[in-house]
Amino acid sequence: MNYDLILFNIEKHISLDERERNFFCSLLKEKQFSKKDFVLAGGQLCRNISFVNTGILRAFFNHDGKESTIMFAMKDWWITDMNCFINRQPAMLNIVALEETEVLQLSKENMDKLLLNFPKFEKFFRIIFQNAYVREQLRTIQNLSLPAAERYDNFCTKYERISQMITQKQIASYLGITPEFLSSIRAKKANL
Amino acid sequence: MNYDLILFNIEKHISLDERERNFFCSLLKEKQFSKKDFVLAGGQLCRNISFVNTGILRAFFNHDGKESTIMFAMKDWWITDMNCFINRQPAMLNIVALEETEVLQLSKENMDKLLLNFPKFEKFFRIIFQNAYVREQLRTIQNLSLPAAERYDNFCTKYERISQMITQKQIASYLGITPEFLSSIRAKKANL
DNA sequence: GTGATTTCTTAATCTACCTTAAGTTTTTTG
DNA sequence: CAAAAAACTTAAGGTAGATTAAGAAATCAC
Repeated sequence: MNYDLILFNIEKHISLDERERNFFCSLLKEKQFSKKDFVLAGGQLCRNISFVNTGILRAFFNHDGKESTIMFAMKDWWITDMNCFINRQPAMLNIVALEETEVLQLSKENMDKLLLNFPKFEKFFRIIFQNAYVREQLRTIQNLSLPAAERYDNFCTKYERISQMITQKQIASYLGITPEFLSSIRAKKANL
Repeated sequence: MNYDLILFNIEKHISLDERERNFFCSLLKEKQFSKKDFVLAGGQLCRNISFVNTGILRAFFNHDGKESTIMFAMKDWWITDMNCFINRQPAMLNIVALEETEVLQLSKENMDKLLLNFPKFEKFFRIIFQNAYVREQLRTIQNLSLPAAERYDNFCTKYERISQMITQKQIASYLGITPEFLSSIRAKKANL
């Protein structure tokens, strides 16, 4: 298994010695998901936070058949149903693989163990959550203040690496609009 | 100055000894704001994170005259323009007092000093940001999946303590609707 | 490879919510 | 306390985006 990416991800924020690296890696479980596999199904307990090594995951909320995409996670991103992971609640979110995807999973128990043994990881997660909060707040601002066409532009910038690889239906469900309306937004843009 | 509330807020998550308490409190600066005072004005540097001791603050984003309310902070809440506080950027958000408000401010420099001297505060902020992220994500889910009338109900529950004390215009700008439309939502509810 | 399924597009109709405006009530300010 | 400003309400007309439907294109599954 290749731990290079995840260690690099962490050492952007805190420095580790060999002992810490080894302990951390020993807590990870490698998992492979095929396209359409569920990493997490709504209703079940969410025991893990996942780091994407390769591939793409999508987290979405299902409300009577309609889906709202909460986030996409690509290489080098962390993803989980945070509320349920932390508070040991049944998951609100579903997480599925959009293509062959390899993740490294850290269970809640192992995360607790990690933070207990090496409190310096508190700083790492503090920064991760801090960034996640800032990103999410920025999204709220944009949802409140921008029309769909501009939110779509921002989406394409933010998710540039993958915006070609996911369906418009999925993009629409992230933007909070219907696929039909996204289609018409794109048609207008093309006719300029 | 009364540090009881802020210490209690922290000791919900980590335990402190007398030395830690004293050091932490020595880093705080007390500030008093009258109604309509700006705690932070968009464009200026955001040097502090504020803990509300008494009163109510409102954070909003201004886009060509229109306002989107990002959050209200009441007693026992932390508030800042997180992105700009952390990354030393000019503020996107404005923060104003909605009534006579007393806050305790921790500057970025003092926060860094605190985390350096007492790394256990990393855990505290990790939990604070973790919760903030979860709250913000929940709001995104609701913005995407619920009509305005239900978002209003949720708002009244979440901000029960203050929903009577703030104007409908401010509530509407939090929900992402116009005050006129909120007025009609309320009129319909009253006629049931 | 081919039939089945899903996605995308286009277009007509519909609705949640916006805009404008004018009147009323409440709050603020001197 | 009075005048001014801000907030709230109601209603008419307008628009962004939803819904429905149906055909075309792409993808999936055997």
